[in-house]
Amino acid sequence: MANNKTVSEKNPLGDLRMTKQRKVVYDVLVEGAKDHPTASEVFVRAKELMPSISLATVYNCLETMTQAGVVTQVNMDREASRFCPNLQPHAHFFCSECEEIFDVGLKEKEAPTTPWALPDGMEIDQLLVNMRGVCPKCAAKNSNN
Amino acid sequence: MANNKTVSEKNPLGDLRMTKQRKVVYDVLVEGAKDHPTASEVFVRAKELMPSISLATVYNCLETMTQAGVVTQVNMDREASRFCPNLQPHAHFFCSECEEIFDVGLKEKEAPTTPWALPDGMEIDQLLVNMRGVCPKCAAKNSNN
DNA sequence: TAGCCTTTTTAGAATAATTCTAAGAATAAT
DNA sequence: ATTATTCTTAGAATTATTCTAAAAAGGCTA
Repeated sequence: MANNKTVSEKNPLGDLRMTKQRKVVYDVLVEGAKDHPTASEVFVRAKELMPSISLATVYNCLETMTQAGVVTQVNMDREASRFCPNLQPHAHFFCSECEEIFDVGLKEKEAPTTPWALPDGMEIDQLLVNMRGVCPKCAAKNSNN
Repeated sequence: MANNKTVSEKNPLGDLRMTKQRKVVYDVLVEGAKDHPTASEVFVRAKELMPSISLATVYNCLETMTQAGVVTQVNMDREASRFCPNLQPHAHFFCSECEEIFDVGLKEKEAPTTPWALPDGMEIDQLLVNMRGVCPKCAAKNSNN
């Protein structure tokens, strides 16, 4: 893909306005970069920075940013969506014990579709990988007991 | 008293009863093996075979069978869960144009985790892959226009 | 077979995340 | 400045799913 230094270089939302509310929501996400909050959790944190913000706005902002490709929406089962500002291609791992979500990156030189037998002509726009299991920390804790 | 074959040999639900309702729900799924119906869609089809069946029962049956590992629950974004009786490891592909869901199998000798840089000690119990894009049929249709 | 216990089904109420609505506020365009 | 567009907001509405409590079905033992 060619160099696309456009408006997006200045404003990660491209044509969309970077409003105060959107900034707050984005800041909340970046701040807690590792912890994948739900919309309601974002709402609680955003209220600390801007008490007047509403839940609907948080939903709007998250949706806008997801569309704009600035944040990623993580859906595990049918639980509340979670959001993260990690733009690198990555999978999400949910630990069944500590119930935390971890990002898992790609190995060097690997494409996420590698193992899959894609039919000829199938065009992939998006690939979403959710894993579930026990994280290293919890696994270690278990074997110590 | 002692049966020479284990229950699970006869009954894919193991210890759980294969009730009339469960049979109907399972049959509906196997029949439409390729089309990944939602619970409501299963309900509509099940009613044709057993008019007295209730939606709650369909949900119960689907849950039971998912637990038993006889069917797979497919969650795309936050849309209604879909169900399929394909037990082979496979990914799900959603075509943004015809809005159908396709199963995508693994290449020979590939593991679904291959491309991912899993931290040492991380135990994977389940891996879920959802793709989104344009299916070969729709892609072909587009280039003909 | 009767009696008892557990599992399953059922209709309808309840829940919870998300989206919608409509009006007002903020920003941009003319 | 005026107008047009985009955003925000509170609260209502939606929707898939789960819960509840009672009735029915199925299995087990005597």
